[in-house]
Amino acid sequence: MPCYWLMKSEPDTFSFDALKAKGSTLWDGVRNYQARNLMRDEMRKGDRVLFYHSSCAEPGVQGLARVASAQAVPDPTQFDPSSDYYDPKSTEAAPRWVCVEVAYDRPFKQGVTLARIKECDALEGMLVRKRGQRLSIQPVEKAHFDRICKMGGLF
DNA sequence: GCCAACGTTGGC
DNA sequence: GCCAACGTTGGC
Repeated sequence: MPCYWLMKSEPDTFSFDALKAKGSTLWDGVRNYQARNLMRDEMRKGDRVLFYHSSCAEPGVQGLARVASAQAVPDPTQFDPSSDYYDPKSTEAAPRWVCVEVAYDRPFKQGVTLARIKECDALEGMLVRKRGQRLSIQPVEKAHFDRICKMGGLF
């Protein structure tokens, strides 16, 4: 039974096209405990992901991805002093931050903008609609996932 | 660039 | 353990 997620990325940093080009990527750099716990405790290989562009001219879901790792692994950037995500309080023996692998799945025929998400009554309750909701990895209900896919021209 | 909302830090 | 101060996110 797959679970459904929305994962935010700033397109200037890592866009959906970048994921397409790369095929898959370690979702590193997450430094929020709630998001970390979701990756560590809840995300499973095969889970479906809405890939969302944030902090850009037109925020919205670009397409689909999947969780590709069986379990979360230590985030290598936490050990790298030259990384923006370096965490001096983390050790290899007791890593504080973990991440999952995320693989490209398929693009939407058309992106589903946040504006449309907010307009759609069937999507009421989606976390991403909530003002001030900063969680970068959000659980999504199956019905909401399916609806977003349909709005994006899939299935 | 503004600023609301939220998470984290640290003094007490 | 409280909470004020601070930093960050992210829509607009």
